[in-house]
Amino acid sequence: MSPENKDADNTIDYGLLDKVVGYRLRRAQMNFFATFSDVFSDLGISPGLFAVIALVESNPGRTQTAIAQALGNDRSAMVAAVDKLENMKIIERRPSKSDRRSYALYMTQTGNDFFKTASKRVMDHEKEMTSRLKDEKEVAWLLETLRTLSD
Amino acid sequence: MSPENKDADNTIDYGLLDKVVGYRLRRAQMNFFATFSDVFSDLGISPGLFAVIALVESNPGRTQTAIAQALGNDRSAMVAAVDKLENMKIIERRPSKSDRRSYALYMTQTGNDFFKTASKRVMDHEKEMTSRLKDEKEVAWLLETLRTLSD
DNA sequence: TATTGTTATACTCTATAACTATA
DNA sequence: TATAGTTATAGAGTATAACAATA
Repeated sequence: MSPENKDADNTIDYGLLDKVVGYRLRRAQMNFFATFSDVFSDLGISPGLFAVIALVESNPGRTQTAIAQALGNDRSAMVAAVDKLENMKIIERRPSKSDRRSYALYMTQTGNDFFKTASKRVMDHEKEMTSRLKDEKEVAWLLETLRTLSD
Repeated sequence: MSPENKDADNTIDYGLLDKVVGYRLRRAQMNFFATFSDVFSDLGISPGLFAVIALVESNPGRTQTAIAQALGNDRSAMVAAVDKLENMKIIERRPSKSDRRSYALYMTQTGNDFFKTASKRVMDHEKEMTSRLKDEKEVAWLLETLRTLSD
């Protein structure tokens, strides 16, 4: 195709955008979250809620604020999240023994079962998405690179 | 530290989450967008608006719907975006010659100047963020990997 | 019948400020 | 004074449905 016809065809030149890590990060994340939401629609949780569950599972007894900070969220956003997960019997608030202002968050037995099911689903989803990459070493490299860019 | 004290300290174990590409993508993107927004606060545009400008610059004459589709957005969301960029005299709507239902989008001269300034700012931001990586080859590899994960 | 731009609408996510009870 | 949880609220961002004009 001649350059003169460039404006008239229906292909798009992403130009600068294609070289911008910030933009490519966004597109990759959009794709992950869209398919993630499909995979999880029957379980009734979003990617954000799964993150809360995963952190409580690995860190039982932490306060809402501690979990929020670890996820980079505001503590006010945790209220509705914990309310929902408590209604689903996945996690529970227990009064902190050392500080009567705060609650400690724990998994329920139902929550442990749910987490087992959900994390298997997450890892299957991960495997499917990263199957386009060369090998496990490349996935590990990507994870390390993304961690480096997150600080 | 002994494992028994794990619950009591203030470090967080990210557990499974640290191995999940979807989560690490989100954290990296949050970091990029937060600093991007700082860098761009004086120019009055968001990352999303910059993407629209960049695409119009590389593809003058496209319709709103074509730009929206290329960005993965709904066309209804383009109305406010184009309204704003037109008010800022950055891009302009011109009646399409071949289809009276649609507008073709073009850069203004002001828009070209703006884009030059803005894209320099974006690339500086990119350079600062990716300076933590080993070299340019690693950045290129990351971009290619992210593209692979976006389809 | 289908598509473009548009409007209205709603829903999620996120952030801010203020309140209370504790520390 | 400062902090934890909460509430109310407001602002993005995003998606859906419907409409008029046009294809």
